Amino acid sequence: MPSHYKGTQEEVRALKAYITLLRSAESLSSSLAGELAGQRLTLSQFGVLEALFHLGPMSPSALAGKLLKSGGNMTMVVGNLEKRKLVRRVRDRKDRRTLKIHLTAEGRRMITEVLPEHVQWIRARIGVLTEEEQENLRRLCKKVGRGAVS
Amino acid sequence: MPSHYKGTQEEVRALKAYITLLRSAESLSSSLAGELAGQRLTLSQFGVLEALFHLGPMSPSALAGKLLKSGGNMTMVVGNLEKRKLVRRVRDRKDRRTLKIHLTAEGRRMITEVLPEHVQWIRARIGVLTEEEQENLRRLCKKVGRGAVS
DNA sequence: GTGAAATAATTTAATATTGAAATAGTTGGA
DNA sequence: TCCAACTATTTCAATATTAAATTATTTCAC
Repeated sequence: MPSHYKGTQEEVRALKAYITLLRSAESLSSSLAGELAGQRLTLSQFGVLEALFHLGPMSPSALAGKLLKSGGNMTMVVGNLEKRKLVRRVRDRKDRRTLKIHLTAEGRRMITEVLPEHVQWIRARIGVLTEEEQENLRRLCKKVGRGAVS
Repeated sequence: MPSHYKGTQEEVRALKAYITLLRSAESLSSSLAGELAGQRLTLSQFGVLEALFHLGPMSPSALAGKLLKSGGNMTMVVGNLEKRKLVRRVRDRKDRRTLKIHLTAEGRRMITEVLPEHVQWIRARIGVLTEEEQENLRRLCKKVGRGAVS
């Protein structure tokens, strides 16, 4: 976040774009986290419930892949969801190393309750951009994000 | 991260923009975190050193304001930097409630060593966009970020 | 001046996060 | 068959993060 860096015009332009990108993402996720706090859900917990809801039961490692988090992290997040009986760990009969995480009825109720509100919330926030701007933003972010696995 | 949500076209467009924004920011910061790991610095620690370097000594609460983090968090991050003697807590004579966090000589050496590399790294990552795209990205992110304090 | 309210920092408890080490289970080749 | 290599998950240690409670100090109204 070198917001006061003295450098060439090119450097300053890149830094400004970089900082603004990170700040806007942070702003969005922290507002969303605030919304979810009402349900006593963290963003990570929400991510897990949402993935299970849309993609069906899956293993911790599959969840970690989807959400770009470590395996150890999934153990913790799933554990906290399990404490609240929103998900259930089910051991596979065939390969007893692996688990499938299932939504419980209560977990399904929770995510179906919470999801529409949050879609509306996101729509409202992103809706400050015109249709064309939204697609542009997406294109630019995609381009920047791709350098990732270098 | 409702990447499989079924909804209106408008909702889907907004969600896609939202997800891509968050993912690209995540991708950038996690690569940057990887870079900093070489120096055994976290992103937060880097942020503190950088702020002190460019803006001079300041209080934990001022740092918290700059970096958009909580006060309690600053106690922790500054504490970890102080353990490594990269910063120093200096109690104010006039108002003994407040502190100023100062870079040590070693902290200054560290940030001046690390900063140019990271500017170049950011420039390279953002450099996949043309000059015009960078300014566009910044404009769009700024617009989205502003809805924040609603 | 004194006590109440305000301010700055820290502590605490809970969750998140990672990477590395440990544990448990599977599998394929000698 | 057996064991070495592999895979899935958990545990561990360190750091981050927040919100709420606590401590120390200052300030202000009376």
